[in-house]
Amino acid sequence: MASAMGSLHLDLKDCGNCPIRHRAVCSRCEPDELEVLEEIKYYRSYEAGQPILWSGDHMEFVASIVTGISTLSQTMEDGRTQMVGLLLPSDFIGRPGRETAAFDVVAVSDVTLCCFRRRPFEQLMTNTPHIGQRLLEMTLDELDSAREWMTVLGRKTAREKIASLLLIVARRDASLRKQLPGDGMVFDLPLTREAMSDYLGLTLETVSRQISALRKSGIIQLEGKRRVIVPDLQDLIAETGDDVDGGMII
Amino acid sequence: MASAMGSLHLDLKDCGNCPIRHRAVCSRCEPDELEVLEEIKYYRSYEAGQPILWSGDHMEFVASIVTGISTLSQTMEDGRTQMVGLLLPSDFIGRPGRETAAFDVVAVSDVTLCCFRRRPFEQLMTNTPHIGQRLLEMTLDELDSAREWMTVLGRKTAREKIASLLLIVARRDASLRKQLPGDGMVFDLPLTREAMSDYLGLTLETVSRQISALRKSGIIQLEGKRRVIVPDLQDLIAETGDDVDGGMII
DNA sequence: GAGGCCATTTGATCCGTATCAATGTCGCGC
DNA sequence: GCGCGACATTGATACGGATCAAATGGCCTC
Repeated sequence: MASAMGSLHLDLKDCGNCPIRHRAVCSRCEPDELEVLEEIKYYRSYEAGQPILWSGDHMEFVASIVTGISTLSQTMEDGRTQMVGLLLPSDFIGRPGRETAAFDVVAVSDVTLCCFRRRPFEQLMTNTPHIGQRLLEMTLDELDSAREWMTVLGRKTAREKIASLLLIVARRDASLRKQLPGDGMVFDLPLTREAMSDYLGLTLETVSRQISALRKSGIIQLEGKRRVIVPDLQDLIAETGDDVDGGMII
Repeated sequence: MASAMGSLHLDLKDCGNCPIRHRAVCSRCEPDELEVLEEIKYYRSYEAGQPILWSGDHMEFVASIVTGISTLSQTMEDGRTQMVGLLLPSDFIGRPGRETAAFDVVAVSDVTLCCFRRRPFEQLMTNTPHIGQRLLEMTLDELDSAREWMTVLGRKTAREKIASLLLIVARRDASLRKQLPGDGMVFDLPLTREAMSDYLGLTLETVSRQISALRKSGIIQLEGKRRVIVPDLQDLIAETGDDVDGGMII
């Protein structure tokens, strides 16, 4: 069904050349290519809760998230919604070669995007092949992640789903997490219970119950509603149902 | 985690130059590029039920399916399995730049692959940018499909899931379907009930029951266990829960 | 501090799908 | 033709998560 929008994880590094870190797009760029990127970029800001794109929207840009968190989701006619991606800083929004968005993008926290006008960006891509290569690598990684998430949605229990989500947040959002002595960790949940339920294909009540259950089992502790303390990460990993050997830790 | 293998839908056309139809990879190739492709390709055959790749396997090739059907799936420690992709003729297996397979690939029917040795193929990609561009387009399409499937897995009822799968098979496997007068269609299911359940995140019993239910409702008819007759495709579409307006028909 | 709003938790019950088990059907080799 | 095995259907029951409903807690405004 058509069209048009992906989130690509950009392995950004501060390149020292520019206020935003779009170095990954151009990590192998010559200085003059960097200048071209510089020329076609601009910024956009969105407040928490604000929609960034609706499915079907015309997109005149591709973008990289500088700060904040957004969700990528799909809503059925009757209102059932499924989150299909969680966009963190350095993730990529948009798709070269397509004009319309295929999913809804919503800012969960305040978000700043570094946008590149689509046409010039596509032009740049054809002129500098390694940008396309980098995008291909990132897209293939995203595809693997999406497929792994299918297993979560299709085969895991509610408890395993929650553990999997907590682990993803713990691993991906380096800025919000803090290592504890031993194999523990503290981090803040960027999502409401409802957003978590949209991600996991559950109801918000079930999410709440399972978080309580994990707390009662001593797997996690809560400080307020959003801060999660994991005394021993291995215990949480054990709850995901995943193969422990194959799993990369943090 | 991580790594390594994607299925990319190749829009193959018989190019008249070669017994297998790898034209899509090279639809914009110059004749001499075609010759290079010709040099690095070879064939492999697999019998129905045979594994093509196991997750973690070293892959020395990328390939395009010439004939037959394969599945892409993931199995948890305890045996729960989730199919994450259905590979039909013209689909692409493998991933340039990665050495190991991330998912299991199994031949459902007898399968013939047209393989390209990975290194030379990657070399070719860097020399002829439009091959990479084509792969990027295909991968982005696959990513969209994967995300749409997440909604099926996370939010649809068993009946809606079955209808969605039937529709996908009806739409994708042109070789096996036959248009009926009016808005009807006949096609053969390439999958066992168990494979369908793996795809849909259900049990095989539930699959069987829901197919029976659709039959009793008159949405579909069965001829034997595998041949499906859909008197009116619109009726089936109505069962998917999808937005009818947005749906492309066939 | 009172009141209101929103996110979250908790409780009671219902329903859809899983599970366990038996039966049916088709194709194939002997 | 018979029996076997693979695949599929159907039935009875259990259980996990959804649904409907109410209570709690934090935070903000007035």
